[in-house]
Amino acid sequence: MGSFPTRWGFLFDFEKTSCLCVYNATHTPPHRHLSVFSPPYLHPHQTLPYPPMASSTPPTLTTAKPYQNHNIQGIQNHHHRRTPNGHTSLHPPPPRNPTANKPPAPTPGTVAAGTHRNPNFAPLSSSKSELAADFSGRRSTRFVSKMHFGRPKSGGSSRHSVSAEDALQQLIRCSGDDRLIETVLINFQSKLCGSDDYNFLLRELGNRNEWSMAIQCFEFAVNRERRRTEQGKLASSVISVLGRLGKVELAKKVFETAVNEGYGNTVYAYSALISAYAKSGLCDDAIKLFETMKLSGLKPNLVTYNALIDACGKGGADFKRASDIFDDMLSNGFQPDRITYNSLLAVCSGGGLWETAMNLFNEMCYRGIEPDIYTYNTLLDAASSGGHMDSAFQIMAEMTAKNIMPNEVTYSTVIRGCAKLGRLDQALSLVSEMKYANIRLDRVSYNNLLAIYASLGLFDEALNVVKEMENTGFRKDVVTYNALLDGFGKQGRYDKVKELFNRMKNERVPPNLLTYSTLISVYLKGGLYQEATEMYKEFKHEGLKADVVFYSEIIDSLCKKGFVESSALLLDEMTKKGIQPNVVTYNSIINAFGQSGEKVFSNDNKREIARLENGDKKVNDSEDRIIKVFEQLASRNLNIGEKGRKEMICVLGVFKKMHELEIKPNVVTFSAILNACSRCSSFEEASLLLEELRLFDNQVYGVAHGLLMGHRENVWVHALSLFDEVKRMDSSTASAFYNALTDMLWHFGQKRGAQMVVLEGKRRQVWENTWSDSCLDLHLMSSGAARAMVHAWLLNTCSIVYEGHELPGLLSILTGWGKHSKVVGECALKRAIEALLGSMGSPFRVATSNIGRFISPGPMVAAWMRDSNTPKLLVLEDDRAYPQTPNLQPIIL
DNA sequence: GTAGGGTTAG
Repeated sequence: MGSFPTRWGFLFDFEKTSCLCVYNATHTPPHRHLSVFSPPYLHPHQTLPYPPMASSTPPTLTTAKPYQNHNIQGIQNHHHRRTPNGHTSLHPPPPRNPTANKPPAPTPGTVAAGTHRNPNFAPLSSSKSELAADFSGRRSTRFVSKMHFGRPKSGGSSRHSVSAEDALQQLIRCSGDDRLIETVLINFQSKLCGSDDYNFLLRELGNRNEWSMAIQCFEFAVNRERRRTEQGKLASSVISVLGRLGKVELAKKVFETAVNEGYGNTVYAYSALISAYAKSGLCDDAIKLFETMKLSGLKPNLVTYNALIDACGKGGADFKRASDIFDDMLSNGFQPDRITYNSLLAVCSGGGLWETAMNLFNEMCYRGIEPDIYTYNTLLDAASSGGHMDSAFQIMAEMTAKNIMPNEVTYSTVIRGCAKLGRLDQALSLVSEMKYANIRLDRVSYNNLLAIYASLGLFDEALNVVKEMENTGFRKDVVTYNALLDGFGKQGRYDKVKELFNRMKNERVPPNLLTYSTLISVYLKGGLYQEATEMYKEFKHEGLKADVVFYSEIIDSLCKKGFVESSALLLDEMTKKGIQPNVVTYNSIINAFGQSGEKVFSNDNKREIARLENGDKKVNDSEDRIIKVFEQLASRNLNIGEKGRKEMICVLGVFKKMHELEIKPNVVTFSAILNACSRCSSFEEASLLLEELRLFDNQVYGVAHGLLMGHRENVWVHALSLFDEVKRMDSSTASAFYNALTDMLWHFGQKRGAQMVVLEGKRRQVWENTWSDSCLDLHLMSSGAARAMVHAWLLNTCSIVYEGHELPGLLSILTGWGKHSKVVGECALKRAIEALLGSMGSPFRVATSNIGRFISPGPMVAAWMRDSNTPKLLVLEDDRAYPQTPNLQPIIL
């Protein structure tokens, strides 16, 4: 391995960029473990045992059948009862119900009258995980920005008087004039009957976003009310209104006043504020308030518990937290109702826990709680966002059969799921189906649809949707514009971007944080540094506040242009401003090291950084670092030349930093790191990198390392259990995992290992409909996975020929045109497969009708297979095997 | 007290 050059320490000043790196290379690291860090729990010369630390034995599968009474037909294709974290349930399956499709009557002592969960159900959360849910790449960080405001509240069985309605009409006409409002309230004072009328007023004002008037109305009413309980009702009512409108601070103030004045200490007021916290995603505050409530001697009711579980879902809490609340609720003698389950399902959907969602759904039916449209839509969201579209369609069919008719929410959920998987045709046919069923597209559906077109660069189609949307009576909003700006920007249509942005302002649609972060990143990636600077200045001028996504997007753009040092400065700055980087931020940086290494360390960049840093000492903190970085970029003609390849030290440093900050690496980190491995200058360097990473996560990196080293026998059992864990996550996480692993193995010549991995992926249906006798579909695979798969498929074809069977008339291999490829036919995958097929002398040729497809007549393939050289070409071998054993039997397909 | 949409990493 030799010694590491000390220059990285000063090229990249890790001490100063406190968030990024730790390596201060003033000494030569020892040989075995890079001394980038000292793991607290392992001696530098100690090696890890291959049984990964996290799991000493692979999980054994039980033969327990899924619960059969109320499962949606077919959606439970997982034949093992497992917890969200993959533990096989030790419980026996629930008893079969003789009356199929009808919930059994709850039996005393088992379910309804019990105070604990039915032991027949899989425990829904487990204490120890094999592979934490954090590993999933689809877990979003959007909880910080996704709010749940403005959903109108319906009247229900309101007991308000006619006068209250009159008062409402008059009040609305006085909007903005406090004195007039006061006059109206005084005029109506004698006609309004107590809290029923005032609650009606508060609710309706809330539905019209008149929160300020609602507060005024509340104060008016509460001051004229002597009865504590009535005052309490008014308080809960206005807290709920404010919470629904996202005015959580005001809600809190009302609550505190109410408590101080002696009428707020009720379970209703507490529940209302918990719900207000929920809608703002403030799960921790909600739980804290719940504890305070219990301490003050108040007993929570079902609504309180439900609101608290809802807070978990909206606040992005782990399922475990929600499940603990649920258990607490059961042990306090409350029976969950439909809303409890709907809220729990929402937690699963947010956390990407599809199997848990299914278990809950079945549990709910078992308890005799009939699912409603919310239940189904939430369940659909869990399925769709995890990429389980086949299940989603089955759920839709099921709900229709139960006469719970899909609505616009149902459709937009499923359409989005299809679009995410790139199934455009399916998404569009759902839109037709929706129209055929007379379900009108609403604002969300339209924005959804145009975003699909815009993201694919199909601008005519996107603009047509905009037209239709406007004809239906919906004006373009900020979501519409952001989608269009993003779409045009990603295609480099800067003229169009500028035009749209101007039109947006002319139409008085105020740009928001997302608009600016989209524009800045578009311009940065296009090298339009001047425009990026202008946008940033405008963003500041508007008084908008940057958040973690805003910074992450800029950091990623800088990384993509090779300015890792500049991005490190911003990483530092955001932390100082109290904005914590997240896994996405760090993944961007790791990715920068995994890409073409030439840009990462350049003399130019080094000088640029030195200037930036020196400059920094002279300016005070109020100077904006983003502007400084952007202006530096704009003013210079960059010439990136010198390359450095010791990025792996930095990768380790970044990884360690994530560990310190308790930012859990996920599948994208894994993929970025394996990419970086493939860019290491040698096999030894790559294996060292992985070996170091085993100290942090032996389950994942232990398997990657072991397979790279060719320690097949020792590692394979752990690999298989890891594959099972990964498959349990959403489909894109699974495919990303397999793609990254096989690419790295292929790169280092562990081709047979790569093939074994890819076949395990196929067995677990990671890539849907990959393989038939006549067709191999590679379009979701990385080039390593695809090449390994081509070998396997051709071997299979070979065995068909040698067994004396006839091949189909035409065989084809689909590569697609590349998911992100802008130029048709130019994608890397297609080229890699073309080269592979060519090198083997295969008869496959690019189809004239579809350049993403290679075809060959069956007889020609058969003839090629009969050539004595062909089978040998198809069998893959590893460059390395430890211990040095001959290759195992050829893979049996 | 419950459902769907726009931003970041591969």
